[in-house]
Amino acid sequence: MSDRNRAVTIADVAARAGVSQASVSRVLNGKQSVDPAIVQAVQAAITALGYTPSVAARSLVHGRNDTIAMVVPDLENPLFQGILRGLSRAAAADGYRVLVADTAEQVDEEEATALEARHRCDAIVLCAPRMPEERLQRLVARIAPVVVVNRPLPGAQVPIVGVDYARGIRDLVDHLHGLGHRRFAFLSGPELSASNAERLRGVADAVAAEPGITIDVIEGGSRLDDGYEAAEYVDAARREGVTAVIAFNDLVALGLMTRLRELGVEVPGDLSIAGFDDVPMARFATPPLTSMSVPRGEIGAQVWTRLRTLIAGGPIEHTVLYRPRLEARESTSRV
Amino acid sequence: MSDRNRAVTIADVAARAGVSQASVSRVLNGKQSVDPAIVQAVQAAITALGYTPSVAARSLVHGRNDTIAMVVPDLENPLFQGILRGLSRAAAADGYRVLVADTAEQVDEEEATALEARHRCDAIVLCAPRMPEERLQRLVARIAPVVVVNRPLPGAQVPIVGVDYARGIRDLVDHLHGLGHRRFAFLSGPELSASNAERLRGVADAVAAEPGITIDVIEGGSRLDDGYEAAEYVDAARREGVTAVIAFNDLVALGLMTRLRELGVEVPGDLSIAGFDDVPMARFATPPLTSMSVPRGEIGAQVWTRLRTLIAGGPIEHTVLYRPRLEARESTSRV
DNA sequence: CTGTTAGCGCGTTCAT
DNA sequence: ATGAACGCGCTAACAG
Repeated sequence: MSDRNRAVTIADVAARAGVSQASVSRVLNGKQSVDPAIVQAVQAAITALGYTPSVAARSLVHGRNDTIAMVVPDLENPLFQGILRGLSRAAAADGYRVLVADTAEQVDEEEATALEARHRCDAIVLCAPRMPEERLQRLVARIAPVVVVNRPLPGAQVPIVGVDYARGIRDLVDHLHGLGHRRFAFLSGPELSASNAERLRGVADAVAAEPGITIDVIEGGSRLDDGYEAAEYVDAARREGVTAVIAFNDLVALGLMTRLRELGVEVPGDLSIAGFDDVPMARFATPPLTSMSVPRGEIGAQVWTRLRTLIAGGPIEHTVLYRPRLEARESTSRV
Repeated sequence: MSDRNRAVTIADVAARAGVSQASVSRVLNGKQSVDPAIVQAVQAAITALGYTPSVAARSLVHGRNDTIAMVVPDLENPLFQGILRGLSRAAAADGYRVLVADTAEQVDEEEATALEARHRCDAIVLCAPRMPEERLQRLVARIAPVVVVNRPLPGAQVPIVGVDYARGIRDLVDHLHGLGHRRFAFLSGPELSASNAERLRGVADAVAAEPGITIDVIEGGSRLDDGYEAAEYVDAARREGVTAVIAFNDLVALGLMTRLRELGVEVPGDLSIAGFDDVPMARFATPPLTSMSVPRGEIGAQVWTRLRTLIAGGPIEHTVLYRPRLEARESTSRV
């Protein structure tokens, strides 16, 4: 790091300004008060020499980096992308940088990756939707300060920022119920994913709360292809009376709609479809896709707020879950 | 960084193993030859104490970080996301981490951001599609080792990895020409974007090479909305005889198709439409969108290869441009 | 208010 | 083959 050619150090500045390194350091950090004349001389020397403090040396002395790491299973996921973006910008505003640690879906390497990242950075943002609770529990204890994203962790000593998927699903079901739907299908996501489990909880809650409804669960996935490939099963369910489908997310819903169109199933005429996440494309689908909007960027910013508190030695703040907002569009209609 | 509680240092290991710090260091780095007995003792002490070398101290001594930074104008862009992903994985395989520096579209801050990033990292991957050539030229010289992504820089002393947009556009025009189209419209991207300029060059080349064709340029943008909003202009062009539209990228094309459908314009019946980038959604559009595929992940990996060479003191390798591959789908048809 | 001194944790001579 | 000592660049504690 630093410059190619021999770096100019604080000693050079001190020499040129005719003062001690300590004085230079003081001017640099604005600690204590320094004689205006010295400040002048030092600043002159600094600009003359083009001096920049060594990050490494500072890190060694302070035991911190002003860098945090975001550990993520797949950078391709729009949710994580949005969070990373919001996090990166919020942290930057406080002078912190963000390192990305993509574990490439290797659940077994998440711990090692997180530990390694923690060793290089001051704190961790952990996205590990598939890690078993116990392992996560232990890991979190080892890498604190840390904020966990988008998954519950009962009794954990760690701030959690996420989305209230259960609530979102319930709100969505309510919406569809209001449109007259009674028989639903839920196209589920990755089996071990925590957010999928939360959605399923929402499904169960909805069924319990609204006696007149049924919700079939059909295996789906998280990507466009998964929705596309599930279409036949969905169509079969439709023939058996299902009138509305809730997909794990928008990508799945969009893939599903594509295949249904090929199969000649009209949306929403023959079947209402809703997604989750409200990705930009949802508005532009044909028909525009009803979805539950999730504030990705804001989640990232909120994660930073929590982490900053922790870094500053503050308390573990309460879990915060964002309630998804219904974006009712034309893919769902009165039955 | 490092652990919350007082870190265990190399001195602790040395003490417990009953040897000198130097020996521990040797064992750690596998330099020179060490007495097998000592190796044993040291390794035992290391695992017993759970010792991990301090990244900061190493950085200070070596003058490097094993970290590179990717400076990017907007993390929302699918192209940069894909490159980041490929880069991150390739670099990780060599023990390097990637820091993201999102400049949030602030062209004026790109230089400062890049310099700051370079100060913290061993090298830079620079995505600055809108920075004027001269400024980029100077910047590149100051932050080397650096690889520039996705834009030309004539005579620059820097490796460049990118996409041959001009060639891609030409191939696309050829394809459409083969389908019988003669009058085209190009929905252009961000005015100052280098890749847009390259595409325009492709447009000009195509017109020069194929005497019988015309290509109108219509102002567009880079996002779904931009395509949506340009639809009226596109439709007007259609009424004047344009039969095929090439959009700056797939997002624009998809937004355009959505609005055209609302306007009652049939694709490809009334108008053929093609995009660029081949985002996942392209295949799932209605009709499936013809596009030019770009190997995002591979570009990221290639960037790392170039950068690794540079870091190792190697030469500035030649520019490499990927030729987009035509993915002909149903949104374009014989006229 | 300022300079001197002593580490931060590690790699690396230089003797032994 | 091994250990002692120094230095990487900087900040914090202590005198003056």
